Amino acid sequence: MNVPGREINPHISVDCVIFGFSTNQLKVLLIKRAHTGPSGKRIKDHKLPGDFITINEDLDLAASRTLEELTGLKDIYLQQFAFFGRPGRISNRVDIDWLNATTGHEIQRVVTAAYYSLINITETNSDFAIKNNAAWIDIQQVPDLAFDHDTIIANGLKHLQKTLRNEPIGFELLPEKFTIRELQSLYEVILGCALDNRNFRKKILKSKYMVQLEEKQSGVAHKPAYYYRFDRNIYEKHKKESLGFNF
Amino acid sequence: MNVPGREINPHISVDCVIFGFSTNQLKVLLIKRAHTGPSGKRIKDHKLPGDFITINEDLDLAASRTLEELTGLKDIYLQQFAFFGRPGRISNRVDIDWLNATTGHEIQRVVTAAYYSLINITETNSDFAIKNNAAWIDIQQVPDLAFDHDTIIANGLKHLQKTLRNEPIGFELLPEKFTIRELQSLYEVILGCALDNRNFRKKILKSKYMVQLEEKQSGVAHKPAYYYRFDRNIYEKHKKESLGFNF
DNA sequence: ATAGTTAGCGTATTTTTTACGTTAACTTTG
DNA sequence: CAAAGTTAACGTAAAAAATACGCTAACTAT
Repeated sequence: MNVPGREINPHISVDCVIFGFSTNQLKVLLIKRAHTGPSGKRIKDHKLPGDFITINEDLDLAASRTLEELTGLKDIYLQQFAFFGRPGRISNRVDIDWLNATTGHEIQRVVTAAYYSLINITETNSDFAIKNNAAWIDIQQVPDLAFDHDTIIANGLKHLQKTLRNEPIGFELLPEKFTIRELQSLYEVILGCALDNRNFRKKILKSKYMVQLEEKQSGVAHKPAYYYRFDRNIYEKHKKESLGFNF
Repeated sequence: MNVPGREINPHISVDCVIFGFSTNQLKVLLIKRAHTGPSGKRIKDHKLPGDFITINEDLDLAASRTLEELTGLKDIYLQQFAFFGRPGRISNRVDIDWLNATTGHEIQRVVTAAYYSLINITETNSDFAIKNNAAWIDIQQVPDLAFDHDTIIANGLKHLQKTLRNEPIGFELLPEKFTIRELQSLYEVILGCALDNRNFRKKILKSKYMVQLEEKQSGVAHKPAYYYRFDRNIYEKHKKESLGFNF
């Protein structure tokens, strides 16, 4: 922010709801905001990763830049899902002070483009995020956030749920190889309901894009499961536009 | 535009893809743009209805204002679906001249929030639109448009198609009372495929929210069809979150 | 009267979803 | 080292939904 030679457009920002899945929990990556306001009042809370766009920067690019600066990751699933532009969304004194201090501009109204991202948490990118003052927080335990970021997260989650029902995006949250049970848990956690493991398996394996690997789990206190990987090429080939409609 | 006392925010605009359905065709409402540039060059083309937001105006409000100014209609189905902010999207000399002339500002980069709207075309609102220099144009025959408005329409259509498969929004494009055949034609035109009339009828009537009226068609050269209406209350009561996922 | 058209009901078949039962293969516990 | 606990993986039967058609009814135009 306020990097010389990188002039910002103070009217438009991007915010990223970055989802991760770890220890059977859906998590979001939040930035810890610590700042002392002009009144001497100390702010210590969280906000979504985001930034003003720079002059001549594409919105999608600004979002993936934010993501990369925070996690070191490129080419990650990233989707715009809504924009937030309520005139009053930046009305809190604390938020205004913080913006003015961190950007060096007199910030007034800001319209933000919201993206959500799905990443597979690894030690590497997690360390990277922690160094950048960010933390993975359980979706169930998100504290009050700066600006209207609570609303943005809630909205992003809805979009994630909807997309998860209709497109194979769950894999983005898992490592390259994963078990069917892990995938099922991910669905259960995100959709917020229990699924029958036998029917889930049937349904997921009916699609051809789940490729069974030779490797099995080991060291688990039960019958070890085979690992699978998601084959995007097979998916792209077989996907058919369902002409049906459901409502 | 440039109305005194209504100061615009020259960085952010809204654009509306307004869909209508008439004579078995999906149509969009486009504004005829006629203007003589500083070079004396004459512009005569089309653009989407849209406007800069004013200072302190909510985006949704700006969109519904645009819609109302153009059609006289309030409380119409209106959904944000994407934003467009490519730095180069306003690069055409003609577009820049036109913006500067009509707004009285030196317009540079503009990020636009795109909405799509579904309206039931009537004589009243159609006349209203024509007086405002707008025209209903077949979606198949949309000419080259100003700015990146072609892209915005194409994108809006995709969103409409997707939503039409999953939510009962087709009714928004039809009058209060309509026949099942009209509804089917609407689906066929928007989704771009033929549907079996017997199965369509079965599927649509299985839902309880289609209320059959006593009135029939008259003056048609075939067995007259009953009129139906869509009951939103019944729909809201019966809708169930399908927990299934399809991909 | 007849031909042409869409409305509206029905039936048979296939596919998908749902609800469970059961054995297999591993670790942990006593 | 046997027994208990856990999840994997395969199956089956029934219900529900989607698909592919056949057919008669009711109107207008010729």
